Amino acid sequence: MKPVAEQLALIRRGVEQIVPEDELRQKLERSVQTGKPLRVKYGIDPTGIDVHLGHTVPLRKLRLFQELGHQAVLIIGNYTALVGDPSGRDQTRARLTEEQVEANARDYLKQVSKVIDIGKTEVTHNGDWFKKFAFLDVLALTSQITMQRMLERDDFTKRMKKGTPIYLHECLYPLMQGRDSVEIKADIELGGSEQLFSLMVARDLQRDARQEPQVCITLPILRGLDGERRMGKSLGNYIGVAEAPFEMIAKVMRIPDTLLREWFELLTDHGPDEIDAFIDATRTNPRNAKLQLGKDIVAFYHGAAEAEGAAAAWEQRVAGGKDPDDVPEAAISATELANGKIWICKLLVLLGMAASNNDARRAVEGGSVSIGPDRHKVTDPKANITVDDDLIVRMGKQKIKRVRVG
RNA sequence: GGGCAGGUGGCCGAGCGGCCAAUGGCACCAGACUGUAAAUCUGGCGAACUUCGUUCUACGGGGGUUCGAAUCCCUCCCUGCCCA
Repeated sequence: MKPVAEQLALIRRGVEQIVPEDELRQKLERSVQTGKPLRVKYGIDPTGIDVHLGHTVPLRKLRLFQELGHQAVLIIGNYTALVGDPSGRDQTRARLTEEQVEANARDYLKQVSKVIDIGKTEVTHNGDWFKKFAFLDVLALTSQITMQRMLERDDFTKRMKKGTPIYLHECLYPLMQGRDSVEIKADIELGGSEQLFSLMVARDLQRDARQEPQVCITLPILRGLDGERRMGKSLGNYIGVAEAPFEMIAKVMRIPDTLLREWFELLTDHGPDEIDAFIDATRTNPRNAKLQLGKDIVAFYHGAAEAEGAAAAWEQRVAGGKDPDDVPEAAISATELANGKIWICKLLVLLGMAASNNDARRAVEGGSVSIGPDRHKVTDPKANITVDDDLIVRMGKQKIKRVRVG
């Protein structure tokens, strides 16, 4: 096991808060002395199915703990998911059924294993204990916290002010999460920065159960592609861990410059000095730093070779403005043609590039459609164009097809 | 349980009997400019239809008044505030 100072330095990297930090040091010291790994808890609610880079921030920290020889404990919140975490929310989450939660949980594990070593992870469902919870247990749990403390929370305060509803069951969430820590005897719990309240509740519950309280480590909330709001599925500003290399890199290249450092810190293993070097060396053209970032991220999920390939493809297609080597083909029937010609809108629909004639019409009028090797722009929505085999049709910057007349 | 205020397009928010598919802002898509960054400008943005037009579907749900309703009436559901 690495010396305490070294472990601490790595743990501190890119975290928001460690409370209390001296307790973390003590725990680490004891762990080094006794050789006993710390139990590091991270809980997820299987409410959606797309794990994105935002989720990987705490997951990567969990992975670090694994690398340092500690025991990762992943809690699948199949019961807490039934409640819905109010943290950082300005409205109540929709509740899910048990079946949905189960299906999501399986899917989650698969995706999460791209980041952490799932084989060395203790995976527990909190339904295991909450299923057996009797009403008396609920009373005991809820009597450990006051209404005042609950309402103190920033997110609840905001909702009170705005007049959006806060349901009683939402107040149960932090208590349940805290109870999880008691059940698994957590030494450390990781969470997003908006989770601090819930993480702290666990300390009280643990004390009450005569356990040593956990240390809470919060991680920054990753901002999404827009550079403003948190990365989230519903905001449509995310990169999923299951996405293809080219998609990933194309999205990374599109983030605002102001996001560069933050993403480097939270999504790659580079140390602060290295990151400075990347950003400095490429100051005149932050594009290159972004490309580095993109390659790092793709390499993490798809391997170094794929990362290089994706970067090269991006250079060619996007920066170079050339068509990719492998333009996807789409066949259309010769019977659709009249004298070798076809209405442009119909063609776009047949190629699957537009959802409807209307959609196609709008694209054409908007000037985003071009055809052929010389990128001839089609702007007349009534145009009938001559179609040959191998004709290349482009719509916007992403959609491109090679026509096969069959 | 009582009183009051509300529920409008992805969100915020106007409209309060016909000129409303519904002002405006944000978000989003596309184009120009760039480093597919930012900023800026332009166009689009309920749906379908070869569209200077036509036809559907929409203003919490249902019903009604009217030639005509997002706008008026009834009823139900939902939310907030105040009182109990």
